[in-house]
Amino acid sequence: MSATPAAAAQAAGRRARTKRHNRAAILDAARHVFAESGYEASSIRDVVRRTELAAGTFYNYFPDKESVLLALLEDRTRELRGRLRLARARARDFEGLVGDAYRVYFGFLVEDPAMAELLRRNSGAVRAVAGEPALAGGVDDLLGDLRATIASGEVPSFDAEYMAAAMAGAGLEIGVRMLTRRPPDVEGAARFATALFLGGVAALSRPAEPQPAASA
Amino acid sequence: MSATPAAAAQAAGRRARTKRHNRAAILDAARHVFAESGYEASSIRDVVRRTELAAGTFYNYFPDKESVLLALLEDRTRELRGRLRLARARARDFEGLVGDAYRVYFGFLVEDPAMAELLRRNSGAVRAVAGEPALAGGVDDLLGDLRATIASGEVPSFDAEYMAAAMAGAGLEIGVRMLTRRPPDVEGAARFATALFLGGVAALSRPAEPQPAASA
DNA sequence: TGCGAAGATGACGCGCTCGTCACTTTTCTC
DNA sequence: GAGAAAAGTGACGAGCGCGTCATCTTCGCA
Repeated sequence: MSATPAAAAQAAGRRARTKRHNRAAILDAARHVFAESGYEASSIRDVVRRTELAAGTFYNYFPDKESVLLALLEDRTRELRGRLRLARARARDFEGLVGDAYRVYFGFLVEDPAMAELLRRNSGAVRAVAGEPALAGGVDDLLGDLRATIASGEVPSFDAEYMAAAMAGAGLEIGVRMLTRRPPDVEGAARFATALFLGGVAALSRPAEPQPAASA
Repeated sequence: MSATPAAAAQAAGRRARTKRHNRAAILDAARHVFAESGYEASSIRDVVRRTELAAGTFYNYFPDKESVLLALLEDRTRELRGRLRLARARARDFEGLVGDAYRVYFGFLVEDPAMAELLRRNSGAVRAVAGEPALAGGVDDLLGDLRATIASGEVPSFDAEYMAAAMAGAGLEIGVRMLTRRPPDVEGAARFATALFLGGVAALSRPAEPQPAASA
């Protein structure tokens, strides 16, 4: 009975299975520890202690703490970026693009609050380790979309870099506030952010009023 | 000649003068160390080493590392909040309010890039130590202003908490991008942010969709 | 069933920071 | 100028995390 194909397939490579399991256990422990105590304040030992493993075993999987954070971000943001890509492909216009992106992003935060907390608490470390892109899970993609949208003529020109920064920064903060509300209202937060930035884009394209004071 | 009133006043209390000087030296060193290496990764020793002082002397001025960060934030944000208050009092309408606030804020970042870097790198630690308010130097004031403006009827209702979060988050990120440009264009960044949010407010008040009711 | 290899274990030595404290130097007061 | 108080100094012991490594356990395979 130990030889059914399914059991064989699952058991196949007990070594490999344990390896996968241990790696996942370390990542899971790290996610919670980093979220609770902060990345910098957490030691490798803190992570290992949340695990059935011994200290030395950690080094069979990761060379240092930074690698764990990096792997964590890669694992978790791969799906987020995938979903964002999907939403982007589906969007028919700029409004749909922005709205779906925020919906996906806020939904992701609600699904994995530990990850959200980790991002919030350790945005500095995340930036340092992964560079800007990973922070909100695809700010660079966003910037590309904005530039493409401008180039297509659907929307008049504006400073795409500032806009991407504003959308990412506002998204992060709005997301934090959203998570404190019971229940977290993904749709409401997404609508708020979308209306805000669509209106903002419209206003920025309406150059109109020369500013009074200033240098001129 | 050692007895002119000015000289006397300045020299008066050599003890007190050294005390002020040492405290300032510690704070200045901490500002740079925290900005360069990150708050969590920096040790008290790292700060002291940037100083002419001995390790033990530190404890005559601050009980621990956290107190230094707190004092640093208080010292530096006192003036920022003062300036923001001034701008707020001067502003005749909502547009002026938002615009001046961003001008003051971005100007502050340009004046003290080390502080800006510190805020950027250690926003998590700053939040933990000082709570939300100090992050952008008065987000709570901003929230109060938004609520007051809504109450005055100058602007239709919107979710003030989300709006304050969005303005703060976007401001932080736009500020970061602004500092990377040569030369940093305070006025341009302020105009961008102002137009963005004025347009956003207008769009949010022009709701096709029902807004989630803000509870009073 | 038994052997060789992959992997797990946890104690060890090192380096670093912490907060303290006995001692020295500087400043204030009379 | 002398004595006292205040402030500065840096060495010290305790504690902790790091990465390693000799040893033991488990797995894979014949």
